[in-house]
Amino acid sequence: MTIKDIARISGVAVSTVSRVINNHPDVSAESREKVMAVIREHNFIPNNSARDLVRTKSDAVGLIVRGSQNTFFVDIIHSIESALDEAGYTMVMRQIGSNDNEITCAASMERDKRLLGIIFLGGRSDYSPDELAVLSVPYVFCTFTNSYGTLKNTNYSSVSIADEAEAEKAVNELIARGHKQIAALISASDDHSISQLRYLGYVKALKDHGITVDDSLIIRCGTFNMKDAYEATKKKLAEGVRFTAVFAIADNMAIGAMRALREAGIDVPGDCSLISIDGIEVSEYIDPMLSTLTQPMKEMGRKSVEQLSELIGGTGRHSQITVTTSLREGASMRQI
Amino acid sequence: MTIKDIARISGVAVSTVSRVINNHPDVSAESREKVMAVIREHNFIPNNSARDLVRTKSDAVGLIVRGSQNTFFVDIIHSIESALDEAGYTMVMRQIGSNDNEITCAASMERDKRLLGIIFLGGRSDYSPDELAVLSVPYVFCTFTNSYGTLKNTNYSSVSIADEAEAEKAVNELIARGHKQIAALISASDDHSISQLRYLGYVKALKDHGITVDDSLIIRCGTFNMKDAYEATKKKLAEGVRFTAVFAIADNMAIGAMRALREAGIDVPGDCSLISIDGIEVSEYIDPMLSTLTQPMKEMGRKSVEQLSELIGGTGRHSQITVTTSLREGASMRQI
DNA sequence: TTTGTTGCTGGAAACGTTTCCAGTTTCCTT
DNA sequence: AAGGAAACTGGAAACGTTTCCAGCAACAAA
Repeated sequence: MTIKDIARISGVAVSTVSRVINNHPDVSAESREKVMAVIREHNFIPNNSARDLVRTKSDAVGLIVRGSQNTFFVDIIHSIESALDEAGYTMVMRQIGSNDNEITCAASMERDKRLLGIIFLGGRSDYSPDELAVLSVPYVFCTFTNSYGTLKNTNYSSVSIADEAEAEKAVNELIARGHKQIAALISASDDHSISQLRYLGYVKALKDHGITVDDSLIIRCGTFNMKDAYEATKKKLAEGVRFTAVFAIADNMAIGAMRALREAGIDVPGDCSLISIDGIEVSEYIDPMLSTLTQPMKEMGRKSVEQLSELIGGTGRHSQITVTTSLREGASMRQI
Repeated sequence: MTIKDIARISGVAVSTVSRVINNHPDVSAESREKVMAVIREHNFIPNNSARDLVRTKSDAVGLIVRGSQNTFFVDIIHSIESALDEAGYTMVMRQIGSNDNEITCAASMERDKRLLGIIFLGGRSDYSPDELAVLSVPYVFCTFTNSYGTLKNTNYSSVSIADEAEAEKAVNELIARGHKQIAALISASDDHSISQLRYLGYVKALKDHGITVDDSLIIRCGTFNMKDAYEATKKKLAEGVRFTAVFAIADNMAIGAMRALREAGIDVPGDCSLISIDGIEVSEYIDPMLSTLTQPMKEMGRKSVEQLSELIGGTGRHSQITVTTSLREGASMRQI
């Protein structure tokens, strides 16, 4: 069943059928009606490959996810997917491991699948303009903002929180509760990553309150995984380092740290307060309930698609959209 | 840059280039060499739309996920995705809400995206042959097995655990610890679903040990969400119902229940033991660590793809693959 | 020598759309 | 009444592949 069959059956030309399908204005109500009826009757669906071929593009948008095992991304992926679907795009998702390069992956997908655009979810955030130049379709960074060249280059789009400021906000909550020995649980990074920015927020909060930054209080782990955070915290505690509070840059990591603290006989929040950033579902169900700065995940996904859609359409300019968190008070910090 | 350009530059015919690209045997080593060099030099990638068009098929496999917010699926999705990628397929994922019909969704994707096959992840498990007949490409059920007509019809493929037997195994663990008032936390279902099968396993375990099944000990909630499980358990407790153990059909639900128990002042495992099925990462980090029957998620994803791949290739027959869980002892059950 | 086989090659028709262009009708303006 | 714009329509070329078919050379078997 092709467009030709539809044309034959409804007694019009192929081009007219095409116009009906694509909602072109230049077709009489009568023809439109007639064709639509036939289309419905045979529930005809146009062949996408042929459309893509002649339009020299597809309706596919790539979603490149780094570290989707982090449940923080699950909600975002979901909202991106439904937003794309609503806008008539097809989502092609690719998860990449720590050894892969997302730009290379994106570039190959872009050509291979003839992508219209790309959304990067949870990426490296230190892409140089040269690196990005290999991409010829619009892209949007979601959950992070590119900070190559210390933010001077703003020729890209993103949706994220203000990492440094939000981290500062979190640490200020701890300081407000009288904490001075505050550990920071961050993921290893020599680049300008989310981790680095949140670390800077941590440093800023301490400095602003006259607390000296003690490098031994920095707990570094390889990834955002619970396991890594657990092990790094455990190791730090085994070294005899002590603190009265922990700021974790992600809920996932906070949950890992909590287990390490528990196993070391350190009570949360009795002996040690804990705060983090993200607001994943499970953080509301564990004991003690995690105090966290929740990110508006649905909104972030939706806005990423909106932005990408505008870039694809040619309308709209690059912009770095910043969304804000809200503090969800759990019970992992001691009372003021 | 098209196949024609490559042909022109390397001084051969278009068809020869095509044969080189597709590894056809009928091409001399010399020509092959020459063409490959040109392809590499211009790093040419064939246009997928055109290939799909002429071959009247694509390389896309659909993944239809019901309830991906359940983190149990995250690992499976990941393994499905990498397995598909390795096998040269493109994954097109669609998440559906509780009001959508996955078959309808699959059918429209199948035609729209020209899918080669479909993997259903976490579905309804009571599809009738008539319903399934609208699909014209092979499909595999992952994490569940179709139980329409009480398992008589085996004309489909699946990868799952033996729900009833595994549930029985879980409940037996509780019985072995001397529990008699055992609640079951299941999701609402009037169909032959995972929930129903696991419920039957629960019933069987009780009956086999001479324990009467008390319907008031069944906690029903709408979905597999933590929130629903939390609220359903809370409600049950508020009604004054008491029990010394809970069997939850999913980790997610167990975590929700744990919070309800905690808030009611019921200690786990002191006053109430808890066991569930799944083995999601976070269940290992909460306090008390959840005792659970872990499903081999990586394996399940990989096997689903393997199976689908064989069905697509025309080799291999339908089969219902059953994988087994292993007990991960946490601390949510009292000691023997 | 003929005949057949094998190995390779090029030409060209398809695949199912979109879109440009030219044409026809209708209807409005002068 | 003539002219032209506007509304609609059909024909056909194009998109970039794959694949069928025919052809050619070389070489073996009769």
